[in-house]
Amino acid sequence: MRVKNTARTERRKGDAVTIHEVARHAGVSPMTVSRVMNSNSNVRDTTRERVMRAVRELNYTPNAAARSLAAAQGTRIALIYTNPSAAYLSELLVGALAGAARSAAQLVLDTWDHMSHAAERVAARKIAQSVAGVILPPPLCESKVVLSELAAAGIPVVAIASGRFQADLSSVRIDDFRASQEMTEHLIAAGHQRIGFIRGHPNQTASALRYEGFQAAMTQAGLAIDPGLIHQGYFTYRSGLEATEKLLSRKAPPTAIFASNDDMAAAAVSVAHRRGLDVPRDLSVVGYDDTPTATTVWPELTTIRQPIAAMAGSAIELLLRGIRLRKDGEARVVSDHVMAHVLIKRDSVAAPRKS
Amino acid sequence: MRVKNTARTERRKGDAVTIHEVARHAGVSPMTVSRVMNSNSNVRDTTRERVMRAVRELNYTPNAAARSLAAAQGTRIALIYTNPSAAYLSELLVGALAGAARSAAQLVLDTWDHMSHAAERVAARKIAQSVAGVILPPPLCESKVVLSELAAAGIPVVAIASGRFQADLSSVRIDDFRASQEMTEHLIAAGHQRIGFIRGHPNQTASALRYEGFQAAMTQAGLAIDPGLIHQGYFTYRSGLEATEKLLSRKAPPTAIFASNDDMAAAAVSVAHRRGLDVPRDLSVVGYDDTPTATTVWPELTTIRQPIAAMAGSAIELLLRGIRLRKDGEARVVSDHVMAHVLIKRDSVAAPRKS
DNA sequence: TTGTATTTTGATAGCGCTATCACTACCCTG
DNA sequence: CAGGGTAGTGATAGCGCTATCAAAATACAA
Repeated sequence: MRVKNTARTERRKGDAVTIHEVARHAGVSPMTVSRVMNSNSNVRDTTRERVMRAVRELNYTPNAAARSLAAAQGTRIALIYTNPSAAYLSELLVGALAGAARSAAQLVLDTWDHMSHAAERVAARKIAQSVAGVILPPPLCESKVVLSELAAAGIPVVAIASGRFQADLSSVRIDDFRASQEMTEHLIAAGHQRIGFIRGHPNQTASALRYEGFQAAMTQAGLAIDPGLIHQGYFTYRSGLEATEKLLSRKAPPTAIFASNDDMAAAAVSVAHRRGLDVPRDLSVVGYDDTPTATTVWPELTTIRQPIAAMAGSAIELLLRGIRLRKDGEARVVSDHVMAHVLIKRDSVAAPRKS
Repeated sequence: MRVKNTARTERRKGDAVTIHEVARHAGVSPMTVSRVMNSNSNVRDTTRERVMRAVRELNYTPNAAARSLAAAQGTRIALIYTNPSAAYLSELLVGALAGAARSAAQLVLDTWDHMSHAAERVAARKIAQSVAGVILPPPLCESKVVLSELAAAGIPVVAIASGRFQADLSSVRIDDFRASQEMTEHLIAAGHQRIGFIRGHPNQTASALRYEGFQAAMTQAGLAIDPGLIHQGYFTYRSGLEATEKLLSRKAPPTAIFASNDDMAAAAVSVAHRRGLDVPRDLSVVGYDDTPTATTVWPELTTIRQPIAAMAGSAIELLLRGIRLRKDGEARVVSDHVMAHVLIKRDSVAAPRKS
């Protein structure tokens, strides 16, 4: 209509509805529409209604690029990981990506495998320059070096599945203690008394909590914990293999094994089979995390569902909020999101054979 | 310095270097810098050099948001998958994400599990409206419905790991036939003659090619193929379990098993162990894909490395090129990238016991 | 009622980049 | 050496949105 419009038509593929069209439709200024879209304060209810209706009628979706450009909002977020199990990683990525898309943030990935502390420090400093926030899954979220370097750079950090809440670090996690306790109770309710436990990697808080939950449930049920039935694992299939081997070589082997993650539980199943044991009739096995591994092996594993994808999404939202606040010069806010876990019962648990 | 600058400082957090600073540094106009960054035509070599130097010195990274806003370039790319193995998915995601970041494209994920053809059609139509291009891993890239719907919408599509090249579909893949042939030759060279083969999902071209490669190598070595040693699998752990069970129950069991992917190979190892067989001394097992599964199980699997992450990255570049061309009104170009595979030798193969 | 405080709205000016077109060098042919 | 190309470069004008501040509308006090 105007010269502007002509130019625009010449240039654009011209399909998506813009904020201006919505504004015209609602009889307000674009700025008001913007305010409504950002759930900002100070818009009269009647106006908001009118805008919302227009938005719905035109099926308007804000242009993420324009938004982040105008807001000059540092939208790059780093997700840094070190050799997690593939199953864990893929769920993490899916969730993070979905969250990032929702908030028009750009996600950048980085792997810091086999790094010395010094190398981690350098990497942290470097990443801090190029992104506005960082998401840290374990075990990185327990690294003092990384954390302090990132804090020094002043960029917000959110830990994911970190186990315990630390006063100076925002986190999104589940209640590992409680979950582990519930799982142990489930085993005890099935009739097990001699339960073997394969611990997680010692450098992760979550490992300790899972063990503590196990202990608590055992104690509460009046069952003694035989130190010989507790083995150290490292969250790897291999370590699960070794621990199970030792566990089953005892003269009084456990009737159930609680592994601190699914990979180790899968290993336990494998060892049991190799020894001619039937799972679950001769040995019950339970895992933790509900990664795809849990449903890949046979029988499918009873495990704790940790909503990793949802956690990643929340972590991104939390981070973005932190970034925004920081831009406004507000003090750093530390928050702790505890999400719900679920005990998933599958076919790897049965009552122990009475011997 | 100028009024502009003052305003800018007031508004922005003001850290990232912009194209203007690079331009000033190099003594050219921003437009020229832009051209260099987009490896566009028509920039004198000396000028390009100068700009590149400035870019390097200032450590300039283009702002993705501004870029896609200005270019009005549909930068949203969809990656659609259906229940792949987690290991496969995570590598796919990592590669795609890296590629997307490199090209300032936004990646959107979608899962189309357990969908009827009708549902796929609807989903395809819907996705076609919201993205500028689509990346299709198997088995989706073999779905006529999806492909035709996407073609009708006129958006570029790139198939990944599709097996065979189809004349009307760009693809990034490895030479499955050749790879499978090499693996078979490796087994034969180790002394195996009775080789069991577990086929992949029948709805995927790659499955057929892998089988054909196996056949070719056997025939070439003058070995007969016993139909009883060929079993259908579906790329799942479960199907690998069943196929191996049958294979090892024969009166003359194979001395080696070639599974069409790592998950099924892992299952084969598991069954062998359950039957008290040693891998590789009693039975050699090889897989395909080199997913993390291959190094998770014990012994680690000899397998074919398919560079999934790199393939995903290439797919994105290919797609972006297609999108750009389409915007310029050029005809659709179909291309076929065949990437290199590698035969990875680990510990799951040995010479057969002489019986 | 009038004046002031407060809320609500709009006009303006960019965010950092690229499409477009105009312009300057050159290089050809004849 | 004129006329018509063809690189190579720059000036201009937005892409769709939001920060900022001024203006208008409303609320509240005296």
